[in-house]
Amino acid sequence: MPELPEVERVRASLEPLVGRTVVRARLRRRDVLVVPGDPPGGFSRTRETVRPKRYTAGMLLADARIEAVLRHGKQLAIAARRGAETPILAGHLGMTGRFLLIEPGRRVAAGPHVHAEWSLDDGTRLRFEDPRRFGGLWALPSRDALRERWSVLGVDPLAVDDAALARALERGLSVSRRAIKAALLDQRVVAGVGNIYADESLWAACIAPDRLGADLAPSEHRKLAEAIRAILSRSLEAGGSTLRDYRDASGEVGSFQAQHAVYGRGGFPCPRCGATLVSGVLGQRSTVSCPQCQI
DNA sequence: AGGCGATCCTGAGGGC
DNA sequence: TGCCCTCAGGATCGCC
Repeated sequence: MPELPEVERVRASLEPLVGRTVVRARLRRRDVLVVPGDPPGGFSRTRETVRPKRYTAGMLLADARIEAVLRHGKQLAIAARRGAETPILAGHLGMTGRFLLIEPGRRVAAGPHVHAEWSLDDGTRLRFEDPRRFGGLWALPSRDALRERWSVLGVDPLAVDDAALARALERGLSVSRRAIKAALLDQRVVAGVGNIYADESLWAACIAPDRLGADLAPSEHRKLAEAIRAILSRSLEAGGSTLRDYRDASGEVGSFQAQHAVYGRGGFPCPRCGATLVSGVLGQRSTVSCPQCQI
C-alpha cells in the first residue's frame, strides 16, 4: 500500500526521466487512463455504459520532453513540454501500482498487468503495471489542470503542524464529526497518510483511533502533528514500507515495516506498555491500537 | 450536506 | 500437494 514515503521514493527514482524525450508511448489497457471528457473516476467505474473517448499517444506524452516528476500526497505527475503545449501525465498507484524503469539494453519480462509502456530517446523504457487496478493514469492538458486536480488535497504531512492540523479537522462538520482515524485517511485533511501511517501516528501520539476529530485538545493536535511528521520522515529514510508489492521504479524495496509498532501486530504486545494490541475495523479499514496507552 | 456503506480487482496465504 | 475461500485496501459513487 504505497503511502507518502513510498510514493516519494517512486518519484525520486523516476528523476532520471527529466530531460528525456518520449519517442513512443503505448496504452495496453484503455481503462487505466482517464482522459479529458471521461467521467472523473474513469469510464470503467461508471455503472452506465460510457463510450470511451478517443485517446492519442500524445496524451501519454509521446514526442514530449519530460521537465519534472512531481508529487502531492500520494499523487504523482510527469510534467512535459511539446512545443507550446505542457501536457501532464498524472498517476496514482492505488494498492498495487508500480512504475518500472528499465535501463537501455536490459530485458525484463513483462507480466500480465503492464497497462502502459513508454520508450525514451536514450533507450530507457518505462512501464506502468497494476494488477488490482485501484491505481490509474490521468492525461491532463496543462499545469493549471494539474493544480486544479491537486487543489482539493490537504496539507503535506511532512510539513504539518498543530495549527494546520487543527484547521483541517475543524473545516466543516464533515471532517470533525467522525473518528480521527477516518479523518486522517481523508486526503482533503492530510494528503499522503494511508492506513499504515494513520495507525502508526495515532499510536505514537497516544490517541485512540475512534476519538472524534473535533474532540482533540490543542496539545493532542501538537502531538499528532509531530507524530505524523516524525513517522513519515523516518519511513522515508528507510525507503518506505514494503509489505508485499511495493517497489520503487528501480525495483528497490523499503525496510520501515520492521519499525511498525502497531500495523499488522494485532494480538502482540504494545511496544510501549506491553498490553495486548487490539485489531478491529474503523472507517472500513483494519485498525490496530493499544487499548491501554492510546486514550 | 455530510457521513457512511458498497464497490472495483487480483493475488497471497491459510485451512483442509 | 493442491484447491478453495477469505481478506486486503484507496478512492469514488450513491444512498440516507
